[in-house]
Amino acid sequence: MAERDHPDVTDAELGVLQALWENGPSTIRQLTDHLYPKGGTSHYATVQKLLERLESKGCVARNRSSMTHVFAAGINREAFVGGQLRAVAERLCGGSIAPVLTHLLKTETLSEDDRKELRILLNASLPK
Amino acid sequence: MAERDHPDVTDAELGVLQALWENGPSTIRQLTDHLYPKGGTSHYATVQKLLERLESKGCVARNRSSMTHVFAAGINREAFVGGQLRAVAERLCGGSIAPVLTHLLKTETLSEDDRKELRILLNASLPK
DNA sequence: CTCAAGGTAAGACAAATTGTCTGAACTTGC
DNA sequence: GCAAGTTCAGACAATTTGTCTTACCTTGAG
Repeated sequence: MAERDHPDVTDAELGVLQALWENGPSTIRQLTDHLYPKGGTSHYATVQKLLERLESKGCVARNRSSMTHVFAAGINREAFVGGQLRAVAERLCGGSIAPVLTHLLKTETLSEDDRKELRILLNASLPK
Repeated sequence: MAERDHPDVTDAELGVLQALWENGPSTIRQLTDHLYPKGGTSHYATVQKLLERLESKGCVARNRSSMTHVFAAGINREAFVGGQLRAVAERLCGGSIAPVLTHLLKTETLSEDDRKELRILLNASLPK
């Protein structure tokens, strides 16, 4: 039930993940064509390596049932972003994020709609 | 007026920054004693190097007026954490921070006092 | 003045990471 | 049986990161 570890994903790996989130399960070829439109066989190998690393981090699932493997994101976008944010919070402020939220509310410019939603959220979870 | 860039800070560097946030401006010796209680001259040099790198990233200010330099955090904790969160949002979403705030409010457990303060902030900056 | 203690400056170093690429071996349909 | 497409295994340079060494400067005590 717990969130995954905080898998650190590099920029190139992130590109692959984004493509998977965007297009759904894909083969290496499809990903290569999407990420490196004019790419040759070396880019193919690059994508392959990135997928291999993503798989070992648990961020990608590989379906080996057919000869050409099909890769799918192993973590959904929301959860991933959430995990990254939590990792930052954990690392920088022993997890107590309230002061940071305060800071963000003070400095960020938010639309009225944003404010409304946040207000609702704040009130919604009023205990008892 | 703008926020600093998103200076990336490594773990060891972060340790130094935390010490500066915690104890205020310090000399290398003070930092070394705090971070490596049994440290010898090599740890001293390590801290020295970390400070040098932090300085070049703009995260630390060095006061050279006396022979033994005094270092101070060049960015306050909340601003730094905010910047890091913004960087994550920038990298993973399109940079719009509202969804990030939403997510944090949903998943983080906040005390009632925290909620009250945030509510006040949200209402305070109502335009017109 | 001399010298030792403690400071700064400069940079070497290994280990790990990251993005890229090469080559060999395997699986197909034709 | 062979050519195209695929997987597997790993090399590689560049960069980052934490650590440490060395040389040089400044200062106060004697």
